[in-house]
Amino acid sequence: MSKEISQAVIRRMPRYYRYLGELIDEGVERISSNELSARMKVTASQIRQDLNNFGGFGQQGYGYNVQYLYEEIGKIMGLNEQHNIIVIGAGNLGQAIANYVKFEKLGFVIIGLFDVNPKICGRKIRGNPILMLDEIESFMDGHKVDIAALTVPKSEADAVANRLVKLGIHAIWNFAHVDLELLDDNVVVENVHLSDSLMQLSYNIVKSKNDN
Amino acid sequence: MSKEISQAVIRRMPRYYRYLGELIDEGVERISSNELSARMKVTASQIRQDLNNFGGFGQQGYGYNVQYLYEEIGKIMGLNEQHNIIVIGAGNLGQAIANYVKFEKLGFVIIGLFDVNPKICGRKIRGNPILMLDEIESFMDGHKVDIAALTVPKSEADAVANRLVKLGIHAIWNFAHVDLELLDDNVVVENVHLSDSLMQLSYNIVKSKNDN
DNA sequence: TAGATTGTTAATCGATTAACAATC
DNA sequence: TAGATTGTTAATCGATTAACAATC
Repeated sequence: MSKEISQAVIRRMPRYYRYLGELIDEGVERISSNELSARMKVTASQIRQDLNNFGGFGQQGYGYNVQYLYEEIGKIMGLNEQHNIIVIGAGNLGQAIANYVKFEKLGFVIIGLFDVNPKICGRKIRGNPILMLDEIESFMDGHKVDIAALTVPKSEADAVANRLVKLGIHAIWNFAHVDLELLDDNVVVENVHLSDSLMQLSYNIVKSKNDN
Repeated sequence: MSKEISQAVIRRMPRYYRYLGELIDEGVERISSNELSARMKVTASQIRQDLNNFGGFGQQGYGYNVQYLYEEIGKIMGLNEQHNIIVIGAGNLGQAIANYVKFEKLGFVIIGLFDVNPKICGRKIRGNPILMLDEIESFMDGHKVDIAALTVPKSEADAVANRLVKLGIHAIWNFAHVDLELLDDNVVVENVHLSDSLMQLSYNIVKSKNDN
């Protein structure tokens, strides 16, 4: 068991990665925690603490090499390997995910889409035909699948998710608005609850009105 | 200025709301913080503390009335009023958002979609025709818009967002993978960074492999 | 070498959990 | 009334910030 790093830190890593990517694009070679702190509007102390959870990537008197730090964070987040994704539920959201080119640049490749609706079966999304969900078992036979993106109605989510788990899926990117109840709790789940996000926005709207 | 409630609490409220909705569907009339704690896998203490940020909704010896608490949380989150949304960028993701019926049940109503692509202009999404982005100024004249959902490429995000802010938009649901730099910092922004979410998932996959 | 900036320890702050008196 | 369970205060835990010695 590797030393536990808090999810608060993990949540910040992608943001560091993004800013470092921008710095590379700008041709910046090195940056101090202080300069980065000014850009990102977090404390320099937090940046140094966060990074030192994973190792010493900087150099006293110099700062951090942008390219090197970018690559190291990429490795930490697992971007050095390709992750194959299947999308379960090829409605609007599923298709949107499958169409999003950005993910592929990060090493996340969509290799299959599945749906129960025969009407959209066969339609191609960026080269991938939508398959019938019942083909999933045979599909899993011939393919390495790392992540299942779940964009099915909440009523179906548990059943479909557990069907996938039985087929050996170990990671679920869950867009259904439920907390999945899985048979195996070694499965990694990352939730994207859009209605929750919208409600938070709504709360902050009400608050900002009251504050003024 | 109303007493500040931490975003950690706000982030949990939609989840309470969801569980209470499920309890209503199950016909449960009252629930104690202890029972709810077992269902939601959080401490009863946290539930009571969280709720008491907003007021005393329970009753000693009884617990919480499910229906009442559900409605009160709804009000806290601003769901007692309708929120009109426009979607800026009518690509796959924008269309997915506009098609998502669930939002409407929570009081979030899509009243317009905009894009710069003339090819999709006029196409209807659940009754709303996609309009050209240049029609936004005249549209804002005749409509009350509470939230702009921003699903444009990151390169366009700042410019488009500030154009909206100038037109009086006070809340942005930002799907572009940037931290928006807005001219007015009274604008409320809620970010949905899907690549960040995917990277977190990826990190946890790597970790779970190392742990076993 | 002198200056800069990290890595890391210590101090502070905030959030979570525990405990219990108030009260339905 | 007795039992249950809240609302709230106090204790603990964890995360953030500050400080500074180590070192490039």
